[in-house]
Amino acid sequence: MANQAAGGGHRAAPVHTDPEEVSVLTALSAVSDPVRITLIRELAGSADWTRSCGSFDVPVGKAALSHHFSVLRGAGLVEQRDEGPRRVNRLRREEFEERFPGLLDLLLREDGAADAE
Amino acid sequence: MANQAAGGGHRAAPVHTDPEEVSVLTALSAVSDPVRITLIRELAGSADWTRSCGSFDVPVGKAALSHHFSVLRGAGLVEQRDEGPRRVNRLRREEFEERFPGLLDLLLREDGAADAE
DNA sequence: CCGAGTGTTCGATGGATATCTTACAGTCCC
DNA sequence: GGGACTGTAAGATATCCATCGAACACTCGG
Repeated sequence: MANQAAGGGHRAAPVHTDPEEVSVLTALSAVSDPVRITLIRELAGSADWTRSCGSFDVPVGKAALSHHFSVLRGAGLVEQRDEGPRRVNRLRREEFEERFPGLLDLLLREDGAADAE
Repeated sequence: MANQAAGGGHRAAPVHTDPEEVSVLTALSAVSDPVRITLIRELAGSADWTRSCGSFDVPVGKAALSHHFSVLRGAGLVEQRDEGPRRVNRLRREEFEERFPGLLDLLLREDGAADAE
């Protein structure tokens, strides 16, 4: 009875945003973060629905991680589904590609300049 | 005698960064700002070397504007040249496009979702 | 039912950065 | 030379946002 009140608990079904209604600024901001870039890359290297949130190799705690996934959902980049006690992910490749052509490729194709070298 | 010391003065020739040595993260960060997006769009709508820094319609003071141009230079997006008392700009379309294919188009093509509407 | 495992929410903190104000350095024109 | 104009530099402030710690919610297996 009456969930969603105080505290937390993750069974409220993740809120998703369709890439179609995401602004360029939102998309770019979502993608301008080292941790999130890593998440996207690892996600791209795995089959859909095979990676739970905790399975990523990033140097942040659960709370921050949860936040990052929330941002990714809000940008229409990631879809989540509850599977037993864990939340599994899927990169919305095609949908996102259609809304922001080439953007995902940029992130995945990375090769050059490492920032400060 | 001896310029570049304290204070300011803008005749030290702007420092440019080649798009080729810009990291994806730097590029994306540079482009994740409303003011800078506006600058890029206005710049794209004008011929090369026809726009001085002060000629853009953005709601910030000179100092902030100067900062934004510095960021854009650092991302290899804009080239500047001193022309008399003013500093004129040019969007490095092709160079940037080659390093980050599609990114510029994304910014210019903007049509959909306005963020908060 | 209890404990381990997973992930979310809240509140607080810290760091990055966008902004302003003030001061300064050039260029041009009278 | 003096002034108007353009832009940069430096310092202070403000705001945003990534992060953490703790508390909680939910699932699953004994």
